[in-house]
Amino acid sequence: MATGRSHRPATRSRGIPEATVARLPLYLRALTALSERSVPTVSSEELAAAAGVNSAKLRKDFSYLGSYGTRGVGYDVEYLVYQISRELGLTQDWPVVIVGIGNLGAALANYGGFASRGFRVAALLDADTALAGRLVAGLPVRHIDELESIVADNQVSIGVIATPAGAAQEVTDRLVAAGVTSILNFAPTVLSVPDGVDVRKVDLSIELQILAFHEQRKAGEDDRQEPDGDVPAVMPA
Amino acid sequence: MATGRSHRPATRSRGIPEATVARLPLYLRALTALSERSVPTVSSEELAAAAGVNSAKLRKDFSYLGSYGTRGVGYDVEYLVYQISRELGLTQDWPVVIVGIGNLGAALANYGGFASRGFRVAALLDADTALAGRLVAGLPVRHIDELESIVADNQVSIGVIATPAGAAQEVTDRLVAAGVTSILNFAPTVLSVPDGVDVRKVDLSIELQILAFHEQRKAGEDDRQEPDGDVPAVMPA
DNA sequence: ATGTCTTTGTGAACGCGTGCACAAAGATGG
DNA sequence: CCATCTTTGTGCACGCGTTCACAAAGACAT
Ligand SMILES: NC(=O)c1ccc[n+]([C@@H]2O[C@H](COP(=O)([O-])OP(=O)(O)OC[C@H]3O[C@@H](n4cnc5c(N)ncnc54)[C@H](O)[C@@H]3O)[C@@H](O)[C@H]2O)c1
Ligand SMILES: NC(=O)c1ccc[n+]([C@@H]2O[C@H](COP(=O)([O-])OP(=O)(O)OC[C@H]3O[C@@H](n4cnc5c(N)ncnc54)[C@H](O)[C@@H]3O)[C@@H](O)[C@H]2O)c1
Repeated sequence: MATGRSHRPATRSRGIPEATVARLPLYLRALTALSERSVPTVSSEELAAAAGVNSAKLRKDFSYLGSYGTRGVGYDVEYLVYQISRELGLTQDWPVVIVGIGNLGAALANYGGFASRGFRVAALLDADTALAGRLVAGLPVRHIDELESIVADNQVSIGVIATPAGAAQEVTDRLVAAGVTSILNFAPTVLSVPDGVDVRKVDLSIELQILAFHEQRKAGEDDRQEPDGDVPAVMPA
Repeated sequence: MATGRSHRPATRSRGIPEATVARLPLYLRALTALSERSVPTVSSEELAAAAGVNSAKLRKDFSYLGSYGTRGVGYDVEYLVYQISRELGLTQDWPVVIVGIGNLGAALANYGGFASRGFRVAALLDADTALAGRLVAGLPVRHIDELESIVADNQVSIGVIATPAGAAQEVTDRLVAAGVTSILNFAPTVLSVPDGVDVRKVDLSIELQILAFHEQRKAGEDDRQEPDGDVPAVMPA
């Protein structure tokens, strides 16, 4: 920034593009790997390759955080790890509850990548009374009725939903009412939440269908023989 | 649209925006639910609400598929289900292999949403010989060395990776060499693949970090007290 | 100190995606 | 057959994200 460069960017943290935010964890992962190998500095070109993005995009992304690079040298790995961690809010602990401890919920509870980045599993919740008390990943499964008190006592602001789709909205409503303002949803449903609550979804089925679309296209490129006549008799009114 | 409308859109399937493709599964899910309730037609407004998108966006999305609606009435549910299914390539069967049958892999194998949409689990693969032969979701776990023959024999074109990050690239290379051209990656690593191979990733850790970013911002809105002085002595060279 | 060489930070152009707003299509009722 | 009313399909404008390309910053050697 040539014109009027201030020492403290202060309120620049506002206005980081969403697309950039989504890439910061990617950079952070690559930087952490470099850090573990004691690499002191890295160029935008190298880091971009490691993160699988365009180097100009990476530099622009970092420019939103401030001028943390040194021309002719690159970026200081440790410093950048710290800056990105701080920007993402990973320098503090985030208590998380997982609701629905079935196949997926149990796998999530066992996932090591949780704790590694400031996320702490505060509790595992399930409606099934037969599960109550059973240990999963070293934590006892608690009954869903304890949701409200657990969220309040642990100041949980992030909830993970791994219940069947039919229960997801109800669980969401309870989480939100209890004070949770961020939800990661694994159930294949659209959740409605009030303003101020963020929802992100992970949907295996959707990802596969997108892959299938492109796969079909690839197959169609070569042998262009449409199976025609397959069209059902139903036509739009 | 009005000018020269042909009966068979034929090669219009080319040129569907990626953003639209990503939403088609969402529409399909909502439509399937309507179909099960025997709802004959639905307006763009209603369907958009069910899918959680803007109605104009939905209409534009459908316009890429063709003119399947009736003005004044809406869309024929059954017909639209068929058209979207066909567009996504779900009218055919997609054999899929899952590699890495640990916590997550087992959960994926047990996932019902797999088979429900034309995806068939052709095999479960793992490097752990102790797992070989054990039944998971009714299927025996096969040893990773069978990968090549299984992919070839079943004409598998989609692979799901649920191994530790360290093994993901190696597994990818073997899958690609064997003929797989679409990969869904659950391991937290950037995969490199040759042109013509699609990779989509699902990364819990990234999703949580994005939520944490917004969560931190929300918290900062009210009590704006930056913990300053927290900055480490490390400065960029 | 000066020159060279590397690499950042960003201006600018472009393309994609989104959403408004409305004309036209077509159903429905008289 | 005509009028009215609903809802689609899309032209258009706008904003965001991506990428190129390059001036300038700064390291490093002499
Ligand atoms: N398993 C997967 O790989 C996978 C993949 C993608 C999506 N999903 C989705 O994730 C969700 C969970 O999948 P799963 O395979 O673990 O299912 P599951 O049936 O094994 O587990 C669901 C758990 O949720 C609990 N539950 C039900 N209603 C509840 C409620 N109201 N409150 C709290 N807990 C409740 C059940 O007791 C059960 O333990 C489903 O919506 C599924 O579609 C799963
Ligand atoms: N568990 C989760 O909820 C979760 C969430 C997000 C991401 N992930 C990621 O998914 C992956 C799997 O997680 P997990 O919890 O199931 O781990 P896990 O250790 O339980 O399972 C990994 C499995 O992969 C097998 N494996 C190792 N090397 C292999 C190879 N070269 N070829 C074939 N199989 C091999 C192992 O034998 C093991 O069975 C990890 O990369 C993890 O980071 C897991």
